[in-house]
Amino acid sequence: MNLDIENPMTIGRLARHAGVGIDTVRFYERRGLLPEPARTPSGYRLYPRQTTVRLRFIRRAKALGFTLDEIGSLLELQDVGGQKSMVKDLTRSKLSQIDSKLKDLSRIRKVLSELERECSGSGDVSGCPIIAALAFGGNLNE
Amino acid sequence: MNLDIENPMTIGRLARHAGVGIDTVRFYERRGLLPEPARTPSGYRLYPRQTTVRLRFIRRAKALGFTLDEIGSLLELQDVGGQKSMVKDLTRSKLSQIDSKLKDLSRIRKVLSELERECSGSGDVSGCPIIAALAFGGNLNE
DNA sequence: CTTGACTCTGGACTAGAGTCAAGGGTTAAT
DNA sequence: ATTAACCCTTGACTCTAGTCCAGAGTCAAG
Repeated sequence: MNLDIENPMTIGRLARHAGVGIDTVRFYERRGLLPEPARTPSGYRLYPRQTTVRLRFIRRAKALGFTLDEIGSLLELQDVGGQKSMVKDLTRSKLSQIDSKLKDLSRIRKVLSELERECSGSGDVSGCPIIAALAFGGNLNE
Repeated sequence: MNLDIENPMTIGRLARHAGVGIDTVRFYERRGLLPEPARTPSGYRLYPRQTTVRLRFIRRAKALGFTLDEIGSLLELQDVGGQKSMVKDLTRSKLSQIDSKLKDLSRIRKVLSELERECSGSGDVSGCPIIAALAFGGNLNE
């Protein structure tokens, strides 16, 4: 155990293991998502194995739509042992953002697919219902 | 008729009428979405009334998710009398972008709402299923 | 001992759609 | 004649999440 200390990785290996770019790792460090790692005498960063877990955490959170700032909060809650309620609140607010995006997109989809259906697709653009809708408004409720 | 020529507007009035910012109008001009307008002897831009229609076109197209580049194409099709098929194609590709976004968001929504449901929301963060899912993967299929 | 792969820093650049500021000229009303 | 409200240009800045580069130092293998 404690491979962390006995088996540290340089930044390139870490990045490969976690599936991110080297620059991304350094960027996350600057952003405060990763703690400043130990260094070799010559200045190379040395990461404990644990760090891949943290990087994957970030990747997964990003895949769920959290911004890096939000991920920073989640990580901090994890690090300092925050309250579950904080995590849940963040999740709820992300859910409601997603719901509102879903609503927007569905509305747009409806309008657009209706217009698409109405457009014959042949002949020149005069009388094209899509162009007409854009030019003169109407059914697209903004 | 031909109020266009008889009753031109300065940029501020145009912007107010169309519901956009002055800088936005100039920005659209640079982007080629608006033709370069006539000028007064002192250099003020003078817009035909028609331009508000064009600006609203842009606003509506943006509201439907078209990028400025795409809007540029739509406007050009309108201007030079392109083919309906081109407009329809653009609309279809936008629709499929929207569909794929909807799919992504729905998947995310499912994962997130499940996690949210599973989290008791009380006590400290240890054992929080949301944090656990992020840290150790599992049900979130990337 | 040299070569190639790796790492370091600092800073610049990307996309997208604007927004703002500086420093000046113009117009309309008082 | 002055003031307020316009307008002009150029260029820089915003946000997000990186990505890329130059120039230099380091490490391991042959």
